[in-house]
Amino acid sequence: MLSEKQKELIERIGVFHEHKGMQPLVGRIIGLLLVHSNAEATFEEIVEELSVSKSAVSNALTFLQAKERITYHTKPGDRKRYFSLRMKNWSEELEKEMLEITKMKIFIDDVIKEREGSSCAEFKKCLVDFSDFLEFFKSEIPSIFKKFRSQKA
Amino acid sequence: MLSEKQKELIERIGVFHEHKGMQPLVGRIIGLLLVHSNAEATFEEIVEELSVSKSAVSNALTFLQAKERITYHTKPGDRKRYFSLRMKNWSEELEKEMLEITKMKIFIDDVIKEREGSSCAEFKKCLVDFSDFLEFFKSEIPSIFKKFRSQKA
DNA sequence: TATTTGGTTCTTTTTTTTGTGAACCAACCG
DNA sequence: CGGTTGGTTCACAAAAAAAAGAACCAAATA
Repeated sequence: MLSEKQKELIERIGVFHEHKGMQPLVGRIIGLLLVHSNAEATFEEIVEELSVSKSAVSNALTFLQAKERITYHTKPGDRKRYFSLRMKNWSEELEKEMLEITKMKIFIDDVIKEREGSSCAEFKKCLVDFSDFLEFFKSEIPSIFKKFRSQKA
Repeated sequence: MLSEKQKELIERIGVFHEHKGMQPLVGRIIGLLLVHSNAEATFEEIVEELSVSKSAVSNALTFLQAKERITYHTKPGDRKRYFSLRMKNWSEELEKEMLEITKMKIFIDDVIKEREGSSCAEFKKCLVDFSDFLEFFKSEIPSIFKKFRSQKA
């Protein structure tokens, strides 16, 4: 069902997602759904194509649904679920990732507060600068998407 | 040496970095260096304040140096190394993180290529759109920093 | 009603990651 | 020299993450 090239690509996609902290199987399922010729796969197919246990797949799919990365639909007279990526979401997904970066600001600000009245002026200036940038970046995120849309049209 | 509040903050910073895929001790060392009143710490101090073994600290510090997240300097007549965060780097660091997001483009493009000639027009459109955005975002990164600098001045 | 299908849950096993501790080494110190 | 200091390395242990497998369940089917 899957060519060597496809399997390799799935593996690469899996590793990429692992690096972002996802568990291995979750990443490879994303890979499979991206590569799969119908852009969707059944529970069974996932078990077979990735040769993992049903329980592992069940857990991974539950996780992916909780994170709203996938959905499934069913076909009349067919009890199987057809899982697919919620691709229309990609911009929300990316926005989340960008926001994730800015989350640092929360503890950076706490560090700044904690260091109030202490020395290390140079260091503290860096921290404030850093925090300012994170705030700036957060506020810029919507504009980035807006700019892309308008530039595209 | 460290207050409860400081320890808690270090722990939070540690967990944040763990979520990004760093190993626990590495994240907590970053936390310690951020919170430490001198903004620097010796090997010994790290061992004591975080109550971990010398070997664990040695490995974590080697890692952090390899990643260019820390440096050390020495003091005349003192063999100890004083480790500190390379804070002036924060913008490079952030830039790397943003670029990391765009790395997805590489395999998204491979997926697009792999799907050439297949159906799922809707899905493929999403992929192309996604890829285009990643390209756009990558090209925008320098402007974001530039805009921040000019807006600050 | 018995059986198959599609999937979940729970317990156990395997694997990986993280950290320990002892031995070691090089530089300096007395 | 012989010992101390500052740190590294390596073999191993503890802990956590990932996956397996069997038992189970609910809906559909025969």
